Amino acid sequence: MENVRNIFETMLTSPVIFRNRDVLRHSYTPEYLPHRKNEIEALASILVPALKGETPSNALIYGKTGTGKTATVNFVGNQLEAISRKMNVICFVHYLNCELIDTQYRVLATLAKILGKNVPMTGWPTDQVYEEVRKSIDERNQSIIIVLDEIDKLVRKGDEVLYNLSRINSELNNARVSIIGISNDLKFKNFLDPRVISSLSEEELIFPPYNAEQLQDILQQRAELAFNDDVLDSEVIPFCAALAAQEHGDARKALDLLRVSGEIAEKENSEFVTLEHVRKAVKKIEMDHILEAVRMLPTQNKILLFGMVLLSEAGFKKFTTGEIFTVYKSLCKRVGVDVLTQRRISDLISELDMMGIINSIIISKGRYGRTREIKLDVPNDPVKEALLEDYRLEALASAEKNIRNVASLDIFEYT
DNA sequence: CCTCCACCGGAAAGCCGGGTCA
DNA sequence: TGACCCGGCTTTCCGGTGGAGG
Repeated sequence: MENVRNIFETMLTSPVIFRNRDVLRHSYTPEYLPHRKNEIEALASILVPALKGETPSNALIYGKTGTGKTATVNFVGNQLEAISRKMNVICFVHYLNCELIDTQYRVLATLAKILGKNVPMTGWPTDQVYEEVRKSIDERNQSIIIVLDEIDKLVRKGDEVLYNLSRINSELNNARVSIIGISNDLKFKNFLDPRVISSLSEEELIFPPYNAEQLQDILQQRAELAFNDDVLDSEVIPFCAALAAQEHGDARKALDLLRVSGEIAEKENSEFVTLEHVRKAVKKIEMDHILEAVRMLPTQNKILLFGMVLLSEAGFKKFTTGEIFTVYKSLCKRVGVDVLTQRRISDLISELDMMGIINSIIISKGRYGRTREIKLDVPNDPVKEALLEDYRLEALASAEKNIRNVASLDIFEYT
């Protein structure tokens, strides 16, 4: 009977690490934000005029990733909307992420949609959409706060939207609009028209990175909600906090680390999350980043890297520019792709080196010349798998054996 | 001590897709 | 619409070089 147990039953009865893992995700806004009291108060005091029927100043918020900018704005925004309902004041906070909504038209169309207007996501003249937005905002006496997250992404494609939005108030009779821009790039103002800068940055807030202690508090708070009681080893949180503090005090990274550690413990059917799990999580996250980077590589770089994986699989711990170049050439022919010059490949090798995928040093073999000595810095199998996901490299999956012979021949001739 | 290998890496120019402006 | 420009990628050309072998 044991072996016919429902598979889900088995999984559900194994030790449970998480109570609610979503608490550790980026999208979650906690009920209170540790160590952001000053920032919350500053932002609230900027926005409080909205409740009195006045226009709040526009504001710009700066800070590196994972310093709680978005969470703070969401938090204050929610509180503002809540209190406005109680006070019978009409006040809305609308959040737009400019990474996804990155053109003037999309911003306006999305705003129109939020405001209940039916505007197609493409097709209308921009000023008509703007007019639509303006009208629907001005329909009643209300305060609208527009949050533009990652505003620097928007600015890259021209600052017209910002210019239009920042002067919208002068065309409104009943309503009031203010804009809050969030950016992790301090220099993004350089791309802006001075008039836009002065109107947009009436107020500025800077979010400093968290230190290890503060990160620890944040993790502690979330861990209580995310994990079941007593499943975390006592050193786990301080360790995660310390690791993340080393890397610019990024709370997002710290939370990722904690979540992945928990997931690894869960997968191993462990009752507890230990330091060992955290160490594995560090490796896993690192590996995931590298694989992601590999997937994003241009085709030429992929072929080159594939050649390196083959050499490495064939037992060559290290190899030279010339060797990898001959392998690369034959791979190109197999795939039907133009062969780049050795000069160019030399640069591509440097790029892979910078990314930390390979390790290359320049050595001199005296009589036998001066070259780079290259070794792969990552495990073969996962990288190879990631490379073969690219349909353009399809031909290489089966050609492997042939290539290996070619490679061996050339290299044996050499040494 | 000199040679000479096998490549390094800077400079400059060509090519190409995309965007701008009159 | 065509002339023009821009930036990224690539090629061409070439002077430079650490050290094993002679």
